[in-house]
Amino acid sequence: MPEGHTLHRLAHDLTDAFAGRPVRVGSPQGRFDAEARQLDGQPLEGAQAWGKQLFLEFPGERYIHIHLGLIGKLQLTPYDADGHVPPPIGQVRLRLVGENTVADLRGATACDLWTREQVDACVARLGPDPLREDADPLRAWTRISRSQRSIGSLLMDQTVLAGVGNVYRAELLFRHRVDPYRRGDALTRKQWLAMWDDLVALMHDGVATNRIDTVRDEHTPEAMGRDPRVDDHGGEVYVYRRTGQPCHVCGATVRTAELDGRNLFWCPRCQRASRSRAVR
DNA sequence: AAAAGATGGTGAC
DNA sequence: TCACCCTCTTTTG
Repeated sequence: MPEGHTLHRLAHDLTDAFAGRPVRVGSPQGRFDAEARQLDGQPLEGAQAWGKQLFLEFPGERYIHIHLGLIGKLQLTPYDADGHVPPPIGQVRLRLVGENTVADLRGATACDLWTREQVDACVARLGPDPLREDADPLRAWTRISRSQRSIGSLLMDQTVLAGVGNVYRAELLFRHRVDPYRRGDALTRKQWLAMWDDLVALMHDGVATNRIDTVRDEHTPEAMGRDPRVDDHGGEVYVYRRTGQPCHVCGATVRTAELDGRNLFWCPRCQRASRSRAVR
């Protein structure tokens, strides 16, 4: 689940469920126990996301920093106010118990107690986040337009752009008919700004629906009379994890290749390389 | 039943 | 470039 939209959604849901009231903070698994004790019983002041980083603010400028990584999950479960709190299942690194909601963190790459300075330093390293109002797309453009690296690689670099993951990368490039191997410095400013605007809209949609849907109206299963996607992601997409299947737009076979240790997906016809401007 | 793989990132080499 | 983190689902045997 965890691309930027997931973390912004969690920040919103955590604020709704816990902010302004005392929270029981614990670590059933034990790995976050010493830190949890320091915060137990204090009110959550709020939760915020920056790219894929999540920060839970407690009094005294103390922050729980969470990064879900590839497999981490932060699950919110409502429970009856008069009922009992459900027992933790599996390895729960962090558990927040509020008036009517339990939040369990499992499998995260990072769960740390940070100071304001640590939070600021982390945020300073991140590129603009399309889900933040004050984000400046030109900051990302400065990096992209000066880079000989492929745009496929740049989009996943969190210091260039914060919050995009493997699904949004593949889908954004498809929607703009850009070859993933096109060099950053071969993109036009106009192209990039169009991609940014699209990303802002797509990711806001992702926060609202808690999934990633990227197909335009004319390419939905209903519009095309095709079967809806069935897997654990659920979202309707053009190329992500559709290797070997026909492109929804042109029918060419969707391709995959490894890039920076991650799987890249694209349509070789819709996203045709623009001659010598690609790096492979 | 066991293995592989996944929406991510770090740190060692 | 690779091992690792650590969970859960899907695929393979």
